[in-house]
Amino acid sequence: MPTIKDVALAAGCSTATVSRALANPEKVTDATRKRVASAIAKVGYSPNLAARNLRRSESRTIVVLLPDIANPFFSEIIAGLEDVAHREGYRVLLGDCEHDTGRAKAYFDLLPTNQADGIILLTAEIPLSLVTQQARGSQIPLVMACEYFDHLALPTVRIDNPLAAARAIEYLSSLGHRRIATITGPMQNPICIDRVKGYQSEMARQQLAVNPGWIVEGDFGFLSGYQQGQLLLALPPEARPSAIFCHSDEMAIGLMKAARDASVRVPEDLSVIGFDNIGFSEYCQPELTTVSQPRDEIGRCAMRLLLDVLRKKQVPHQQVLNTQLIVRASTAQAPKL
Amino acid sequence: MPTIKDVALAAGCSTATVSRALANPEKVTDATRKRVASAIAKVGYSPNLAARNLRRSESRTIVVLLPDIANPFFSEIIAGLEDVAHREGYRVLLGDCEHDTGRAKAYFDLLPTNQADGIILLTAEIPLSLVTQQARGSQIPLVMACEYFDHLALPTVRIDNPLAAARAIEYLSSLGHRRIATITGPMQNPICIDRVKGYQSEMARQQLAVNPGWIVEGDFGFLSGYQQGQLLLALPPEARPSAIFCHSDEMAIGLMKAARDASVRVPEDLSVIGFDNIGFSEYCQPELTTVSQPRDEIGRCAMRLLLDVLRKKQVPHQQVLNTQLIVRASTAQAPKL
DNA sequence: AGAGTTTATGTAATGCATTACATTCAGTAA
DNA sequence: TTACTGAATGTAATGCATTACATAAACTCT
Repeated sequence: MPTIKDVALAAGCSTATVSRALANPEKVTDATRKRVASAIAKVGYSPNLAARNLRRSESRTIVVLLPDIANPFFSEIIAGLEDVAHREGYRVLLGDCEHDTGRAKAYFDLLPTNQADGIILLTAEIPLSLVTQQARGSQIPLVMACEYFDHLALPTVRIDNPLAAARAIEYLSSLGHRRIATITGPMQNPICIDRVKGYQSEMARQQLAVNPGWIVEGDFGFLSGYQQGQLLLALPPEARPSAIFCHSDEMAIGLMKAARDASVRVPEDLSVIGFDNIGFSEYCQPELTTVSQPRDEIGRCAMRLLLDVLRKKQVPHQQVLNTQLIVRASTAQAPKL
Repeated sequence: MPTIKDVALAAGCSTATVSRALANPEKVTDATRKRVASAIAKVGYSPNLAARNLRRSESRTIVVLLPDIANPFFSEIIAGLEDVAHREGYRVLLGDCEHDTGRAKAYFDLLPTNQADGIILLTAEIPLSLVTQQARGSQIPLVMACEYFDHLALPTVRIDNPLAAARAIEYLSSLGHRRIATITGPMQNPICIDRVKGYQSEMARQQLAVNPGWIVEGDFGFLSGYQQGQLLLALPPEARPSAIFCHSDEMAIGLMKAARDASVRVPEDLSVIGFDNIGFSEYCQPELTTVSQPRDEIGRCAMRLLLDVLRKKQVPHQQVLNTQLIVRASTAQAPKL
């Protein structure tokens, strides 16, 4: 592999000039710039990034930490993230923590050694100490998306979870549903707490009673939706919900399977709303009514925010994006009775 | 950030000794090793990898190139890959080429500059020139998984596609189906050609005629399954297939939606087989009969193979893993005429 | 005891790009 | 013409870990 020296030799100048021609083109003559350019082409040079990174103390690599690559919810966010990153000359290192604390720490450890310049957190399921510890010392470039930590004022991109939940409930209420349950995500996630709050406040606003048994916790996955669905559908008739709002599409789809197994018709007997609008939600039976998040835009915003932080721009701390209720076939007028 | 010098100072030895204590512990005394270890703990040292990489001309980073992160088929492969990589001290850089040639090239360019040590290709949708060009010069560490290139003898991990397809057809035939169609993936992929070959040869073996209109090309996605499904279901009754074998679960699910829309019952009127056994296939309606690939194991094998290549071990060129037909509810006895 | 090994450690060169500082030269003002 | 400014380029130090080579010390064998 040719080095900058070979280029300097071929261009008849010093390595410093070559370096400048590349990094600060305005600092060299037009003539030299051209000579350097053709020399680069001639010897087939491309800079050794390890050396550059060593010198500049940066890596142009952004770590994106997520709980589970397998979850299709994240894929579009990642696509958005990556697109912005590539445009700006950054690389994205995807870190799947698999709900495993050790992994997350390993990724955080990349920062002080300049193997990564910043972190985007798509999960709150990491030890808070990792974040606070870092934040205490020097301000590390850290941006959260989707999730957030309550007490920490980190730059964050997110949706208005209470509002999104409230809208879903409002819609169900408008269809005449009075017994509305919810299958939440893991309740250690602030966003799930928010959605439950939105659920509760809207239920109150609609003057609907909430049976404590109507709030059940899942883990966003198919199976938990199926299992919790079975529980809800097994409630005695007077307590059995006629509509269920799920914190993820996967759980909603699991729930619909539980309904089929229990011969409960969706949407005639049971209305179901999901969350996320994953590709699948259009292809399940019935097609799923769901709360859509601008996933691509969430990814783009998060990356832009992080790059702003890296460039020490003044950044707004919270960015809230809009959700949209997509009405499909899994919701209908509440059954009479 | 403390450097190796600080450690040397704290341990009362030279930087060379510290370096050796870390890289070749057997070359230093027990006593020194302990002194170094406690010095490292004391100053909170962790090596600057940019410097190490520069010196060693390696990056301990493996690029994994795939056509589309959003496709859940890859997620489990990636999980397997990553697990092996992490265990062996390597990092995984995921490269989504999004069917975009330029991106792939950018990732290949990481190799000569020591930003990546090797590449695992999960897609054949890249310009072949990238591969051959590299292969010509120096043997670059490149392993393929799932996909492969015909004429190139690259180390590859894959399944027996003709056999898997033949088994699916054999099963449909055993259910009495005589008019069996197939929705393929993009036909520039050798694996799709293989599956079609398996389909054709098994049809012949079962003495079943193949209507040329029964082989239609999709792109692995939901929508193409839906659209091609509509076409197949619109065939005149005597040419209309009673069973369809799809090259992906997504297409099979799209197809089932097309069937619903056309009031064709699955499996009573139409049997459907998918490919991949994605998580969703258990939750769709009806549950999907599908060909399962050992995705986790494919990922693990591919990474192990690549690491073997990096370590210059003699490696077997082709590794073929087994598939399994998972029978669920989307297939049934062929309808009586 | 003397010569030859072996083992442990230190010294200094190395990998490559960047950049502070030094130098050169052309151009401007007095 | 002299002194000075600014632009363009060169020289060399720098970032940090690794490792070839050198040295020192301990040990073996005759």
